[in-house]
Amino acid sequence: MPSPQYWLMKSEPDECSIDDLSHAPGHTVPWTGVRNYQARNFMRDAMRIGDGVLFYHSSCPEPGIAGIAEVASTAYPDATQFNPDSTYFDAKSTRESPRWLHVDVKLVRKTRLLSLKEMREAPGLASMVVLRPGNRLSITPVAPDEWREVLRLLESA
DNA sequence: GCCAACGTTGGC
DNA sequence: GCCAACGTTGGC
Repeated sequence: MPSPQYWLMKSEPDECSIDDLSHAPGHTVPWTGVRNYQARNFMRDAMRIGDGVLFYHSSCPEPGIAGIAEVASTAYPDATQFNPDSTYFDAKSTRESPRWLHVDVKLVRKTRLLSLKEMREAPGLASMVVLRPGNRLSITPVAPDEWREVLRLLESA
């Protein structure tokens, strides 16, 4: 058995909130719209079914972790890249060689909001990639001890 | 709306 | 392969 892996995935609540995820069929959504190579490579090369996901609300009044989810599929082509009507359309991508892939993400449970402020104030989370100055990556790896600390903080307060 | 950070593009 | 211009992210 490979050791468990953990990720933090940003979603704008206007596009897909934790409640949208909980109301989706099978509590599962395709993680469409990633147009950054590093984030794509995480999904394509590193993610495994069952990996833990911190579901993070970004670009909103209260940014922070809003729930726990898990990786529910291996990577497959993002259909929105072929749709000229989609904001995620990519004219340079082909069906023979799709540029953009994504995984499915399934809700484990909604949690209280662990705010960005609280995350920044937690000594045990200081090393998180997502908290690094200037970080813009929508998918970042989470270390096992960071994952445990987030779960512990979610239980408190 | 501002702006810092940083990824992408394209000319050379 | 360099690098300036440009676009995007995302907190504030």
